[in-house]
Amino acid sequence: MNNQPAEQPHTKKAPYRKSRQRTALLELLRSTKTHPTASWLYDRMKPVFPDLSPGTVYRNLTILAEQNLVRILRSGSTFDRFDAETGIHYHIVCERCGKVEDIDLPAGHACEEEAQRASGYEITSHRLDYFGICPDCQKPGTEI
Amino acid sequence: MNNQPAEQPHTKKAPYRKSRQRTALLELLRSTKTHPTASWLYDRMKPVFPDLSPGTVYRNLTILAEQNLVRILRSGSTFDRFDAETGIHYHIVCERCGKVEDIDLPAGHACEEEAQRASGYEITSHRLDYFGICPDCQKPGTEI
DNA sequence: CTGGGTGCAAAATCTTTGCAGATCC
DNA sequence: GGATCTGCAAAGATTTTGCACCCAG
Repeated sequence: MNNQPAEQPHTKKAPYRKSRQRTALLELLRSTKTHPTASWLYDRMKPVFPDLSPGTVYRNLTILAEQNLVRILRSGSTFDRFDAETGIHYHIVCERCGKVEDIDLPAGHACEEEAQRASGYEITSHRLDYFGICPDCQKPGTEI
Repeated sequence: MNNQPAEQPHTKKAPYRKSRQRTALLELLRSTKTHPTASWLYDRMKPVFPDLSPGTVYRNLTILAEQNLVRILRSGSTFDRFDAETGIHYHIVCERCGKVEDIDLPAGHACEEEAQRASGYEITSHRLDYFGICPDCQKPGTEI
């Protein structure tokens, strides 16, 4: 009668299996610093897995996020971007071309304490995004 | 032969007219601090404007955003939230119930200079979101 | 074997758009 | 009047899900 450890209070789900698709997806995501969209990932994987479906990409991105191997970004677009760098770091978004880059600024969890005091929340993370025009888009002749 | 001032270089579009719907929308948004979703706004306006359509809500939110009277937030959900407080301030998102609140922390544009130096971007704004569990959701018995 | 993973296709969500008519200036 | 705004409805874009088969452990 349910002698198993049932479920660790905080570990909702664990028995992830391995799959070539998910492995490839994570590798692909780790190989780039461009914070790709789901469809970019899909397009790049499709030649390798001709039968790949978008559903699989999304399901695996969700799983990787649950495993904290991937972070989901929503930086102003109507669609998601994904990041395999899960350490704390900040982003800068170009408002003209939509590019999302890492920004080289000191980042840490220190500020979360103050936020915790100010809000009463039990804070788990934070994120900081800058918005502006990237050097490429600043060049004349690049207007929309 | 096009003698008019044509278009001010940076003013894409101007001749906004007035409409009862848009006025009501902005008032509604200003009357709350909950950073509502489009559908929440729609539901609240529907009784007053029985023929209201979602398209009108979205079109007006877009226009208000162009006028800088409203800010569009995308804080972790797949859908947008809207904020009529356009001055700089930061948010805190409850990861359990999805609520988005303002957080009372010093905020300013000072840090943008450093980001500008670090990135080469021409920075226009930034945003800082904290994520955690709100006091309500911390209460026992509130688990999902 | 068994349950997670995949492909396929349909559905669900949220948002945008074309069009004809009402409205503001 | 003429352009903007609205309602309606259809289309878009992105993401999720049900189902049957496949594959890892």
